[in-house]
Amino acid sequence: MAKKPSIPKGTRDFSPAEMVRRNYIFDTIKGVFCKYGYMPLETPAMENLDTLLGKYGDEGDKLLFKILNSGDYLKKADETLLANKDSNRLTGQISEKGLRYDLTVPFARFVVQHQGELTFPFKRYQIQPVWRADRPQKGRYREFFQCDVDVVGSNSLLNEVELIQIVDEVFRKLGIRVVIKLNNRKVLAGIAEIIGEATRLTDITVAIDKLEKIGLEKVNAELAQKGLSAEAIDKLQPILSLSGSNSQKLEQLKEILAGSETGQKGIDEISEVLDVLKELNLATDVELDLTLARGLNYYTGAIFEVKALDVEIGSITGGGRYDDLTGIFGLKDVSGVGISFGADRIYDVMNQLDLYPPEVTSATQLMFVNFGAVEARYCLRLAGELRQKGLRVEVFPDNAKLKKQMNYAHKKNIGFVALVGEEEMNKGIVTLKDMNSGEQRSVKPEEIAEIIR
RNA sequence: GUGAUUGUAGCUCAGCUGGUUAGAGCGCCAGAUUGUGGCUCUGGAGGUCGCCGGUUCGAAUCCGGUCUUUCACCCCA
Repeated sequence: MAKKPSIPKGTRDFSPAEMVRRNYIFDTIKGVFCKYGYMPLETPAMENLDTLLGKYGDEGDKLLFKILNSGDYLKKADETLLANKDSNRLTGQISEKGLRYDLTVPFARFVVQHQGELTFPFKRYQIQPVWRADRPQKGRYREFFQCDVDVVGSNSLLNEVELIQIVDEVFRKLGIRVVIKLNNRKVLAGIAEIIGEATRLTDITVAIDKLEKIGLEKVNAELAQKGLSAEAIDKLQPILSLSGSNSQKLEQLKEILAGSETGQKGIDEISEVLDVLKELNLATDVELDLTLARGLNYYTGAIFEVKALDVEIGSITGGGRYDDLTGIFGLKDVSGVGISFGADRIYDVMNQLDLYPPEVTSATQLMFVNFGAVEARYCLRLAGELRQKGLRVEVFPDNAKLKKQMNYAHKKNIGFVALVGEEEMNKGIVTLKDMNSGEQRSVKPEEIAEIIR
């Protein structure tokens, strides 16, 4: 056998059967975005490297896929760097483009670049693949789809509320039971302040974000290892173990963070969002979770995450507010808030729970058997008429053995097969076979649509 | 980037401490059944055992490298 063709590590093909399911998810999500006034946006798969570099931290820079310059790209490279095999510094000379790492930074770039043409608040959604040179593992790929919805140019907390409504509606439509976890970076900053480690906010958030996964002991160990004082870790304990209803948690927090202005601001924001939500009768529970931190450093206010209740898979949607995302591209004071639906994980959840409505997976409704050139032309006309009535119809292209044609219909899960040979043509009828029951009968062409529907 | 793990027919996998011609199930093709799929039976095609090198009289089997799969860590969706 010849060498088997393959695809790069961490990438996937999507078969027709998978695509109809994925499209169902995307269409459902798009439909909801649309209802709230968000418009579609697409940006190029590749961006200039300087747009991408430095936006995701050192770790992120390493995970960027870089694109080699065209032509004789080594010609311009520095001899010394080449001789020393200094890949890091050489990269800048032989590559100036990279594949996008997420949709948020290209979006920020777009907003800055087109600020004159946009009307604010600007609401867009974007569903496109992104690439990361990570090592693939369970549920993690090198090419995967993000499904972002953001609004920039408005500080109102109503945007946070709206995004939560969208989450609620999307998952209700898809039939996935979820819980929305809510927190606020200002609260986390307040906590860091109160325990006397204001400058260690990132280390603290990264560590407590793991609480659910690795447990309190290990989180404390990690905090100690990062250099937090025992006293600070001690002060943190009651906060990590806060329990009760949202309002009970908020009450306790208010006391704990009494000394922190930022912290108070965060509490106010959370309270307001929860307050407005109360009147909206969401199907989904919104839970204040102080251990929700999310790694991304650019979040400054609300942060949220959505977890499936019936499947162990981690978060399937997440996001937050970022006050200065466009600042890195020179546009100050444009606040935004957005969330990203994890399409691949949602797909996994949908599959595991088998939540697709039956019409999603059905394709062709009726197939005409091909008995030869003359019969096929006759069938083509009938098929055309049925398609006009909105039926999904195909005519088998080859005059193959009937067994093969029937088998094709069977494998493709086609509901009905029409047999039209010389005899049927002369009589002006078709023999219609129901592939599920095996029954067949002679009917007039104009009756077909009625029977199949 | 670190540490493991996997690779044998289209697919899922057997193949012992190295020893003739590498097997099974499913799928595929053909026939039983010339205008009838699914079920059954019969027959057939299909593999330089991921790739490169080494050890050996002899390698799917042992060793090294490389790619790939899966998993954990880091980080993240």
